[in-house]
Amino acid sequence: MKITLKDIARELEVSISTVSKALKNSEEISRDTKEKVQAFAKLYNYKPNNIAISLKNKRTKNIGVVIPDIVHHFFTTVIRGIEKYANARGYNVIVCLSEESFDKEVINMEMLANGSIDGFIMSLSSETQQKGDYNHLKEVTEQGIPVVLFDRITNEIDCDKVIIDDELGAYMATQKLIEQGRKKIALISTDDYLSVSKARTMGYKKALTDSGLGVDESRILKLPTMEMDEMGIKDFFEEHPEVDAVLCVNEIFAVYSMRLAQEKGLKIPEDISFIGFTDGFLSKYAYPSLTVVAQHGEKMGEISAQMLIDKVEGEKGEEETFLTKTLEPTLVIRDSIFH
Amino acid sequence: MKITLKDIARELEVSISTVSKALKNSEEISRDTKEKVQAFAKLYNYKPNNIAISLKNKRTKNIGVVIPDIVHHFFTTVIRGIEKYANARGYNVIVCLSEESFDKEVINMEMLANGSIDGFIMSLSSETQQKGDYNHLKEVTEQGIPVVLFDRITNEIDCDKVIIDDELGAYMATQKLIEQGRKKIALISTDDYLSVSKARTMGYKKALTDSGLGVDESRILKLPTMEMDEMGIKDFFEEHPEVDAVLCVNEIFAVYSMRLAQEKGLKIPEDISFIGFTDGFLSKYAYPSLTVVAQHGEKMGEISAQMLIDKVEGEKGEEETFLTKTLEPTLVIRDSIFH
DNA sequence: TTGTACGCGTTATCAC
DNA sequence: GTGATAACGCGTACAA
Repeated sequence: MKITLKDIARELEVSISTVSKALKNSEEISRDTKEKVQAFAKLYNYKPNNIAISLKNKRTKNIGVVIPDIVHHFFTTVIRGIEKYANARGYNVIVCLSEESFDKEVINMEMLANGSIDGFIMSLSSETQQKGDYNHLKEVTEQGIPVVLFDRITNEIDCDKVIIDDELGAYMATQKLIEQGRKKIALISTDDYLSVSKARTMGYKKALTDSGLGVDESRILKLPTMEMDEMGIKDFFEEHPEVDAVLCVNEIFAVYSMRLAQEKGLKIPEDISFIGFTDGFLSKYAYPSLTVVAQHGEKMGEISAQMLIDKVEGEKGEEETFLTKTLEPTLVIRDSIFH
Repeated sequence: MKITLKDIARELEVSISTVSKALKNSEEISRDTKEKVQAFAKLYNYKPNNIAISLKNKRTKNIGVVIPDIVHHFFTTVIRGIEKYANARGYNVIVCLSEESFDKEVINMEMLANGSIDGFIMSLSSETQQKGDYNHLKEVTEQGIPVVLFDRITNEIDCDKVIIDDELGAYMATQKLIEQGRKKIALISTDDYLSVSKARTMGYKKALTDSGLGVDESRILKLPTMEMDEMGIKDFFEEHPEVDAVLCVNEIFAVYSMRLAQEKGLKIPEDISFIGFTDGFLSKYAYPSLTVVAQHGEKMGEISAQMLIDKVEGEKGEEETFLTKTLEPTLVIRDSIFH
């Protein structure tokens, strides 16, 4: 089924190394032998065994991607960016899901760290960020395996990082709402231990402070991470009928909130405006369509892959310098606000 | 950084094979030596190199997943199902995207078929189904690499397959609309060369015929695959103001169509009903929420992974028998139809 | 021009 | 109880 150099050598009654060289068109081998070998190899569809090459080169040409979730649009686009770029440079992508669990994150990394991959691209699970335990990352980097963190990062690990300026994104969005005359702007977020939620909350507060509106803490709703416990949103709106604009840290909260508002007879954006994060299908096809802070996931994936592969292929001699690349968020204006 | 058996052997001044056995708690080795070796291994965090083991065992414990697209919800859930199941059995998942391109599909498979994986799980790209060229699949199966096809399959390849009964799904959906008194039911589909679109179209027609309503071909709109060329939909509705219900082969077409209807002042479901395929975020959070034929992607992924791994780990001796597993679709009733 | 020998890291068999 | 050897598939420095 699977033909090897040895098979060819036996069949053609030459040595293995002759076959190897012939297939590489080496000058050392006679035209005659080369033709014979190459023809035979082609006929039997010989392809070198990747595993053997990996063992020899100590390079697998695989990169490990560990993310909390694959169903959400943002991570999906990041994977796409990684895959495209990595493939173009001859790398395969092994995807592991932590499902927001610390233990799974650890297990996945250990599974891959034993030679299966040349480096990691990852975004931390919420549980990991909550615990603040990054020993599994430390072990990996100490083994000399390059790591690139994106989106959900930590400062406790020295490695390359790619993020968008979440604080700026929230700031821009909030400012936009203020410009349009909104004065009672709510924030629907998740727990602060998520690095991104924290940054977004800061941007929101900063915009309110800078504009002189001031922060009303009661207008900030924090929901348990990604549990999509949307019940909380309904109660929140009951208690805050005065709210005239809402910033949400993801598109699901935003679209769900819009529906609640509409069911209460409110007009969007006349009575109340909405802005979310993540420029996915939901935002685009919601009714009304949702204005969002675009996170440029695909670009983020590409850059992460590039940083990782550059490091993997770089000279080991170079002294280690770690970069944090920050992408600019973009406001995508749609019908959930005035324009 | 990365410690090997050889390193331990050198350091402890024993042979490599002694170390290997000691770490496996072999009875042949003295308690003394075992303790020494195990302590040392633990201290330096020894882990066997997966690549070397793969080379020896001719088993990589990796499975290759080749899909047309990762952004769409259905494929995303399938991956999740595969990943969960595969991980539980100690396998990693290498994801490759064909982006609906025949060439990319071929390249990806060749890349993985040279020893990187133990088997494939895949769904065909639209271009592949259009061309009807399955030689890359034939080559792989002839090499003895197990393949499981899911969702977008072909009968030209002998391998395990997992699908949902698309015809039945469309039939159930159409029948539901008929039961509710709808008489002018449109279908928005993609080109027939996609196996799933074809099956769904058949189910739609069958339901109309069985009920005596009859098929009006002009009420069937076929859009170029996945191009999301939604312009076509607008024109279609202009030309068919009589339509009182619409079945769409995906949730994007359905949600987009609902918006067009609403913009024309139609009430859903009073004036017009909608049913889509794929039970994703869009359907759930659309306004009104969309009734869909659920495809059970996660289950499909699990089953695919199970079939593949069973085959991979099965005795080579067994005579080959290939199964096609058909899952039952489910109608998820939401506000876009009466209930 | 061709072939031998070694190494990548591991395991299994066989010899001491 | 321990160790030497071969093998997985490949590439390459060196020898013939």
